[in-house]
Amino acid sequence: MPKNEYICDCNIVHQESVEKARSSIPSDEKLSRVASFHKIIGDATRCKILFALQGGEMCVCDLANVLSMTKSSISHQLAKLREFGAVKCRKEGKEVYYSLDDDHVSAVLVLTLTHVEHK
Amino acid sequence: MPKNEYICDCNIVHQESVEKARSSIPSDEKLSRVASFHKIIGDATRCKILFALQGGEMCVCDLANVLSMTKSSISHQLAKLREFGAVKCRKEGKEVYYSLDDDHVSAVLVLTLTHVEHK
DNA sequence: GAAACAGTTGAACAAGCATTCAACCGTTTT
DNA sequence: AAAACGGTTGAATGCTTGTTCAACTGTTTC
Repeated sequence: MPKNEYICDCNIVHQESVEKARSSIPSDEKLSRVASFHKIIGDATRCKILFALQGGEMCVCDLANVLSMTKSSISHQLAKLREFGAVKCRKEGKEVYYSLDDDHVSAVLVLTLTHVEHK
Repeated sequence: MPKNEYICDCNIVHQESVEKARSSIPSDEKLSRVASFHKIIGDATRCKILFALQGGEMCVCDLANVLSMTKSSISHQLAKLREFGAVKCRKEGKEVYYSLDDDHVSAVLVLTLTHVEHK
């Protein structure tokens, strides 16, 4: 019976599949970045913002109107999207214009939409 | 000045971009499904499970060993993945074998991984 | 310069969620 | 039949997180 050097509450049933899985799983750091990528899209409000911005840059007030939400709420989510690198912003007078920064995010978003539509 | 029939705490700045955005944003139902899709992947534990299952079906104990977690914790996450349709399961004696059910999920997962690696 | 407006920020609150714990079910083994 | 094992389940716990609220900054306008 193989020694189990990992913390869990049961024995290994199939040694080979465990070893195979262990070697094929990405490093914790890569895995965490993959999860973060999807986490940032995994919210209806942020999804909506990203779809809205695909038509071009928008200011916070316009986004608030489109989403029927407060400026504050939108601003908080935009900060998260910016921190992640999904959007960038540009100041002009009183307004701040946000636009998409990560092509990959919006590409995956569109891909998922078409998948959802054909089901 | 355009009437603002939506609930928010500010005026519309650019009427055209607001209308454009409104018409291009998917329906709430589609949007919620897109968000849900990413939400289910947007967790390190579930990500790890899905990557592990790409090598083939695995039972709960083996998954618990690979992830160094308890059976219970893994089982809870598997239930969510199953509810979403990402994995399916098969009973054989005492063991329950889980495997990937949604090709699109794992395809997007691999796509995201390669994106994360080339950065 | 004061009022009005666009936007940000931090604290507070509530809702959601991942893990733990203990009890439980079904199957196999002895 | 009882013990052992794989797995599930529900309640409880604590952490995370989205929204609200109020106060604030900076810019424009009157």
